[in-house]
Amino acid sequence: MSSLKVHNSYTREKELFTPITLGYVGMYVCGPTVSGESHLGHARPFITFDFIYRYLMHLNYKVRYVRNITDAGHFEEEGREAEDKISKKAVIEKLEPMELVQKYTNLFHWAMHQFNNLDPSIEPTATGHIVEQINMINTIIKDGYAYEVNGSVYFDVKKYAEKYPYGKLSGRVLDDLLETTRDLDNQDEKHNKQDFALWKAAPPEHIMRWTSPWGEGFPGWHIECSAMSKKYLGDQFDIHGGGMDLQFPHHESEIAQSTICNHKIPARYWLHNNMITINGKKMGKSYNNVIKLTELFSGSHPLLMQAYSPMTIRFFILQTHYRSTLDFSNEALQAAEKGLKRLWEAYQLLLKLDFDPAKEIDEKIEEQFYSYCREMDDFMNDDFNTAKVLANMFSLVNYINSFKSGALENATLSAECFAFVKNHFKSYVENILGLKDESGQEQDKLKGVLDLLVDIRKDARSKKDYATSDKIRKQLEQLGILMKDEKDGKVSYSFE
RNA sequence: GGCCAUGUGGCCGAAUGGUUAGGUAUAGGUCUGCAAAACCUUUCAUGGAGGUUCGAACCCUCCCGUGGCCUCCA
Repeated sequence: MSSLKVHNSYTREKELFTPITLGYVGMYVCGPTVSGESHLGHARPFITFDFIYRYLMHLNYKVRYVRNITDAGHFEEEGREAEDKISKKAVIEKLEPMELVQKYTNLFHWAMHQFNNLDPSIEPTATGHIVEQINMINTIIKDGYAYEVNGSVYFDVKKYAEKYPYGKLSGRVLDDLLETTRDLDNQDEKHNKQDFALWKAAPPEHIMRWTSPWGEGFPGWHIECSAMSKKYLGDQFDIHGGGMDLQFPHHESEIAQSTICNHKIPARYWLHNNMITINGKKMGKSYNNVIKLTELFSGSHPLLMQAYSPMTIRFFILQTHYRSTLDFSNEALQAAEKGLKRLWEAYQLLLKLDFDPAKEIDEKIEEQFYSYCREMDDFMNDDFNTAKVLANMFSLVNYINSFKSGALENATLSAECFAFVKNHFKSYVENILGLKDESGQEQDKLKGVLDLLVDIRKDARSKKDYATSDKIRKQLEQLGILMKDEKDGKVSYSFE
């Protein structure tokens, strides 16, 4: 079997993955800023790093997955004044800042569970780690790579770049940055334009504030990730993940801060997922083109022709490689919805299939099953190519369905092969890709009622009373229950 | 303006030198009282122009288009 290779943004190459400690993986992923509701764009990194987390565990690594909650506001420098994102919104909604943070944190957790994302091992909050951040800033100041001005502390990028490769991750050249950095407010405090804030002095109206050696203020955006990853994963850990848009300045700054504090680059492998676009444009708050997750699940958004379930979204994301952009459209999501349904129903059928002594074992097909399954491991090992994994699954879906009715009706597989394939499918569909049954409502009582209706309909049909049989089927269809007459005279139903 | 990506069928997307995956859609067929599902078959693509090569979606050059980052951003 092949070994896991991952595309490392830091080197821009696909590299063999070797953890620092044999058998253990430390992974840090930038989490949400809980100042608002999550949207479709946010779903991508969390689903991406969820299947990466799941696959690493599948490879028997013991993984510590740390994903932060950014609940301390950062400045919003769109207009004139630097304002705290969270405190500003809190005034609007007349809520306590932490009340707002709690609300959106809860909503975020709810959405993550809808997507069947596993909880991270640790989910630290920025506000819970102010002390660690202050300590880290102190270390950087002592080492001479940061300076204080009017109660704010800035990182000296120019000095850092003399000794370290600043810009390597994001492909920046410092001189270019000097020329292209725009004029922003409060820039006059900085020695150089490309310096970034470690700590910001809080203006009087700022609600979220903490006492620090430099006066009352709040932490800069980048320092929280450095402080929390160090605390829970150590000076250097294996994987740092996040969206591509975080490469610069966020991750570049993290590298600079941590390198000064810990004398080494914080993570060995930097993984970045690409964006979800809508009409070719990145979905983002600043573009005013976001579709919130709650809107997506309920279909209540002018751009949506219908509601899309969390698993449809998950499948949609899995169908493309995580480093490619993914364009949203109703057409694309409807295609994903149908594809997922076919995959899931074939998977359920597979679980019911077994070696049939009355039929002949088809060795050629058996070999196909084995090779398609084994290939899936190679695909995942090749930088998590879930798109190819799914392609193989659909090749097997055809075979599986053909056992029921079609070319393979008179064929069977050995008991060993069936066991292997069932096990493999279960492991991939449920454990690695993280898909789950959404029909859910198939409770026993409902099942009993449906069986009764199937019975009544059968009687009607035997009497050629098609008016009654069609009435039953039609009305059930309106309720979202499809009744299907099988070739062998049996009747099956599925939920839309 | 700088840096970096990218352009594959109706739509969403795999694939980095050797029969252009897969999903969905379209068309026809099998099955069926009809329908659905399923299966089989089928139509449709590598932005443009050169170059390298026996051979290019893939490598090189130029052009055109789009996007991302440079500022909060998944």
